[in-house]
Amino acid sequence: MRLATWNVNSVKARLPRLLDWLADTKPDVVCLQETKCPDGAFPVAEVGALGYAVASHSDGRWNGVAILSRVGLTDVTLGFPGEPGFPDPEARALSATCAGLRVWSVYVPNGRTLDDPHYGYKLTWLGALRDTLEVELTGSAPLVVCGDFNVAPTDADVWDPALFTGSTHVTPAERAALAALRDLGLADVVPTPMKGPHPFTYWDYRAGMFHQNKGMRIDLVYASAPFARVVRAAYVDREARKGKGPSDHAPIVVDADLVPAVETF
DNA sequence: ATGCCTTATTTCATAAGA
Repeated sequence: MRLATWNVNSVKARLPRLLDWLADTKPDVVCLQETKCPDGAFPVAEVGALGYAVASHSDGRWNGVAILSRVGLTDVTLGFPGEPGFPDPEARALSATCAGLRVWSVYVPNGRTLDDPHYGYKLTWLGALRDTLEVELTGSAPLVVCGDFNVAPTDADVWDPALFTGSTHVTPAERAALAALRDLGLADVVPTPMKGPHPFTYWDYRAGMFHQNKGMRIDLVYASAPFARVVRAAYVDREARKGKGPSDHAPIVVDADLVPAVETF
């Protein structure tokens, strides 16, 4: 199975690139974040023409998550029980079963600044996600949580740790929230960078950050043991960050020796 | 060269991103 996750920063604005990328990369399952796509406007027919079924969860202007699959897409759940809101729940989590794998696509709140209520929301949201995953992980099915976590797990995951002092994405509390997910038995599937020493997945659009490789690793793949043990390789597709009209995030592609339990189509 | 911000909408300005 080839699994991928990508914060596309608007599925509408990215559609031509997304379709080309799907045709070239041929993932079986794709988790998307920041689809920014109002209900009913998701390009279902366009990705369907490439063989993908779609589950999407949107709230209009911002946020939005989706899962594309060409190996089955069942038991779709929007959000999760007890999901915090700001003030109302947003479209930040979506789960489905694809070829026997329980797949989560998540877009963790940004947090904005340490003194902003959004930061507390971010921590509460991650805690609530942990509680829901704890319940799901009592099952025996392999599980993977993919998405834009908006947290750099270590100082090596930001291009200049000193510049992030006093900022979100790197605080002990945010990193502890990630550790609490790993403590459930989820393994961080660290992708190969393809270029340079750091597997960054995000580079700001401004000031030529990508071209100087001043990035962050904030998109993550957290795999339960039954999935982690069959992962063969993972890489950051930084080619997708190049050229005209890219997302500010690059996809992560994971290849695993997971035999689909259902027919492919 | 990969090349110096982009997206959405209550659009010609603002909010959000991280």
